[in-house]
Amino acid sequence: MQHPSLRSPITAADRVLLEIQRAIVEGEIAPGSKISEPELAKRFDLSRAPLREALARLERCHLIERIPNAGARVVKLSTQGLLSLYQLRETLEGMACRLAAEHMADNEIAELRALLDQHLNTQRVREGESYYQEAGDLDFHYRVILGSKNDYLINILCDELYYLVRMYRVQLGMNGPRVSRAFDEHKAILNAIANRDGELADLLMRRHIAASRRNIEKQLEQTGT
Amino acid sequence: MQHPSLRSPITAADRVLLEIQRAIVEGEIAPGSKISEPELAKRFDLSRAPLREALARLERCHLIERIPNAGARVVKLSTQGLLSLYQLRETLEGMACRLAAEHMADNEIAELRALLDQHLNTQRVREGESYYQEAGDLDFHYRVILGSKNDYLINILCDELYYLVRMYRVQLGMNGPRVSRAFDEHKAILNAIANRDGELADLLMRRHIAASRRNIEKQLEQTGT
DNA sequence: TTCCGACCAATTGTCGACAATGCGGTTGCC
DNA sequence: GGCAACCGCATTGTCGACAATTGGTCGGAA
Repeated sequence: MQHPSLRSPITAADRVLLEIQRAIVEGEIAPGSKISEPELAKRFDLSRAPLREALARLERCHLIERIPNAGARVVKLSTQGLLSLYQLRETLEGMACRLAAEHMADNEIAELRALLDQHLNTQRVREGESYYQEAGDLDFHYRVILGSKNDYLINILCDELYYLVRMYRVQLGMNGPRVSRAFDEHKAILNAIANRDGELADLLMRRHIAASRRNIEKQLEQTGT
Repeated sequence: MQHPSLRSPITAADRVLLEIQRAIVEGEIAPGSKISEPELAKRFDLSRAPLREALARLERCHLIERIPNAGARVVKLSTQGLLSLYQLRETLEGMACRLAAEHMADNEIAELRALLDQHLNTQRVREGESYYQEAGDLDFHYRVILGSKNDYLINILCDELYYLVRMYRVQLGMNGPRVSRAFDEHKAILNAIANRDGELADLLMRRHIAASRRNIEKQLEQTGT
C-alpha cells in the first residue's frame, strides 16, 4: 500500500481514511477515546463496510488499537511510546540515509538541495509559523527515505510510522527555537549524502532525530504525563 | 495487532487468515497468481466480508499486493525483494539485539539458553529435518526480538516481516550445511546478550543474518530468477 | 494488418439487515 | 453491605445483494 492520495481511483474508504487520519493527528478526536463505527458511519454518511476498511488502515499506522468484539480506541500519547517510536526512527532513518548516500541519483540530490534552500527562505519570511516548518521538515525526511530505494523501509517509515510522528509533533505544538537548528542539521545530512558518505549521513541523521526526540520529550513532560 | 492465535476470541476472519497465510507461505497458492475473492469465499465457505478483512492483513504482512478495483496478487519472490528484506532485517534485528542486551531479564536469558541447548539436542537427533531447524531458528529470533521490549519493533518484525522471511526460506527449501553453523552463531549472540554487550550482539546478529541471506541468495540464483 | 473505441462479462466496492459477542445495570444471595 | 450471577442493550462480526469500475473482446475504420 502506498499513500492513498497517490493511488489512481480514490474510493470512499480512502476519503474517510484521510479525514479520520487528520482528525486523530490533530487531536480533533481525543487520544484514548473510543471509536464507534455506527457513529462515524453516520457522521461521514456512508456504510460500515468502507469505514471498517479505513479502520483497518488506521490500525496499520498505529493511530488506533482494535480489540476483537470490543471496538477500537484512539492511541494515547505517552513518554514510553514516544521513546520507542523515536528509538526506531533513529535506526530506520539512519539506515535510510546510508542507503540514500549509495542510491540517490545526482539530480535527486540537486533537487533536494534546491528544496532545502527554498524552505529556508520561506521559513525566514514566515517566522514562527510551525505549519510550514512541519511541512518542510517532513518533505526533507520523505525525500531521503525515498532515496533509500528500499520499498519495505519506505513503507514502514512513510505509511506506518509517520502519522504517529506527526501526531506527537502537532499535539505538542512543536515550533520553538529548534527550527533554525534543524535546517542546519538537514544541510549537513544532505552534504554527507552528496559526498556519498553513508556512514556520516547515518550518524548525523541519528543525532538529528535524537535531538528532535529530546525536544519533544521536554515538551511532553511539561504538558504533563 | 498481535499474532491472531494469541488474541482471545478467534473470529472467522482469523481462521481464514491463518489458512491463507500458510497456503501462501508454503507455495500452495503460487506466487504472482491472482487472488479471487469470490473463489476463496466459496472455498472457505464464508462471505466476502471476513475474507476482505483477512486480505487486508495479508497485505499488511506483504504476502499479497492489492490494487483498488483491480484485485490482489500473491507477491513474487525476487532477488531484489530478498535483498531489501534482509537488508532491513539486518538493521532491525541488530537493533533488537542491542536492546535485548539492555532490557532482557536474567531469567529470560536463562530460558533462552535452555531453549538453545534443547534445540541443539533435537537437531542432533533429527539430522537434516529442516522443519525443526526452521522452527528452532524462528523461536530464537522471536525471543530476542521480544526481549527488545520495543512494541513497534516487535510488531514490524514479528507481524509484518517474518511471514515473508518464512516464505523465502520454505519455498527455497532451506536446510543444507548451514544448520549447525547457525546454532553456533546463535550461541555467540546469546553470550553477548548475557554479557550485556549490546554492541557486540548487534554486530553478531547482523553477520548472522547476512550469512543467512547469502545462503538463500545462492539457492535462489540456482533455482532461477 | 493494425490501431482505436465501444460493449460486455467478471470482479471489486458499497450497502442495509441479521447474528453473535461483550458490557453495564440490576437483582438475588451470602 | 458486598459479591456474584443474570439479563437487556449496544456494538461488532457476518451475510447476501446491488452498484461502480476494470480488463478483455469484438467490430470497424485507417
